[in-house]
Amino acid sequence: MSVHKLENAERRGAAGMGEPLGFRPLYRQVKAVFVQRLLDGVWPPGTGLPSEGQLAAEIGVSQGTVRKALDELAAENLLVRRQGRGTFVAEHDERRILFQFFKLVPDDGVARFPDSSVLEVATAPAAADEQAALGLPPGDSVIRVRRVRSLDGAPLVLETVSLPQRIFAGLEAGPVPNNLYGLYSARYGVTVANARERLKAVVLDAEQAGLLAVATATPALLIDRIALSLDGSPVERRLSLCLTGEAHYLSDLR
Amino acid sequence: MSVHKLENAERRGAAGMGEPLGFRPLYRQVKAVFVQRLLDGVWPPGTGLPSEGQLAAEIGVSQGTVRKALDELAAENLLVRRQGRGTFVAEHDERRILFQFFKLVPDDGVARFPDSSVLEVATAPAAADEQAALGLPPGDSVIRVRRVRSLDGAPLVLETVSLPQRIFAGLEAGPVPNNLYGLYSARYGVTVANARERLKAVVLDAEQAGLLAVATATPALLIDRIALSLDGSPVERRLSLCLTGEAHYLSDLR
DNA sequence: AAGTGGTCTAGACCACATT
DNA sequence: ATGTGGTCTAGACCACTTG
Repeated sequence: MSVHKLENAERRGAAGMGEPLGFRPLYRQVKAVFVQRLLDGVWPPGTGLPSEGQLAAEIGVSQGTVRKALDELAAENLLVRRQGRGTFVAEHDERRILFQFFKLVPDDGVARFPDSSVLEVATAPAAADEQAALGLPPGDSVIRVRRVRSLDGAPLVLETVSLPQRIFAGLEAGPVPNNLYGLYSARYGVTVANARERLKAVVLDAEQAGLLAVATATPALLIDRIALSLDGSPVERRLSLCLTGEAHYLSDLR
Repeated sequence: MSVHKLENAERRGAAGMGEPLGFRPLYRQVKAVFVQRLLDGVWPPGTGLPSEGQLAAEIGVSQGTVRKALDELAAENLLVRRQGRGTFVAEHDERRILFQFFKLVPDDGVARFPDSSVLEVATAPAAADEQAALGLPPGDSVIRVRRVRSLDGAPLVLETVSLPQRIFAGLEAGPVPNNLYGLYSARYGVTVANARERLKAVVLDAEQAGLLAVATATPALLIDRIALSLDGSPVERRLSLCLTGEAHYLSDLR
């Protein structure tokens, strides 16, 4: 059962052969074991993990090695560690989304979770750009959600979400909650781990401007987001048109 | 000389008094010592640091504690660690800037360092927004550099850099290199450690459009960057108007 | 061969939260 | 008082680079 034995074998083999890049440290293999448990739903969001000592004994490595694996997962926002309490699986609550995924901030205030008003939910064959973004085979369908998100009643973002129907079958039937990532997690067991955003400046056409209650040709920030699952596969494509008259996109370069 | 003694004293004092948040781990104090050496120019960019063992012996802590301090500094891109070679002070070469500070990438390619054509260098009293951004006292002056940056001969960014004259005195006299952060470091001993960018979508006025060789009212990405020094104080304000017709701003959400 | 950072272990003790 | 994560130490060994 212990990963330890596998590891030592792996290491000895690599050392004997001298393959230049065939080395994976023990704590990364332990980390992979933990990621697999997250993927398999063994530790669903909100769960408290066993203590470091228990995990170390179970797997057959030292507590320090378990610690290093858990530390990396916490750095990736997949786990939350709290001194004195324990280690927990991160949830997609509003706090986390605001911190990790929502970069649009009012100029004068602090980030808040916007309201959502759904315009349309539909299923259709994936367009070329959706196929490419989501890595779909030709012919696959997507579920599209179009909605306007507002802050204090003022429209701020016009959003089009594209989802692989293969993964999210049935989503188009029910109501669409404000917090989509929470739904992916709770109903489909899909954890959004990180995302890549591409930003451009555009001007709104008549229809878009109408939905956002501004003049045609108003400039807007176009965000093309691809959200990636725990295993690195794309699970959502989201196009957002954001009004930046009284808000901005915040990017911290470290 | 050893920090160790100071530390233990600090720890005992805190334990005795029971101040709730008065605890600073040893490795953070060691880290602060290293940051101070970077600030003081004891270890200029490119320098190779003494080995972990030497540093541990000098300061009077264990090698593991030194290691944890160095690891944090490497994670902040202030140091570069290379197995078998040593630990080095990070330099502001084009590779680092491209990786850490330059987020505008061509839609079809990979990020490249753009050419630069200076329009104007001038000194003037700081405007209200510059005062606020740079934390300047009223009456202080700034040096302004205005330039167009191009990729393959095509204008891409119209940039206005504002610098505290107090820090960068004399900069307006000499030539302005393409890589400004390298100049700050080499000539003024100022290390840009990180930055905060605020993005908005705007449309270009006639003058801006002319300088970028596009039509008036073309949409552009406005980036308002404040660059922070090692000690967290603002040292540069940079406004960039970016054409996003064939390029985009890349933001990775992790 | 020697020197560097990287990994792994084992054990002691500290800070924090809960019971 | 107990259990958790967080820090610190000491030592062994591994992987990588350079002479």
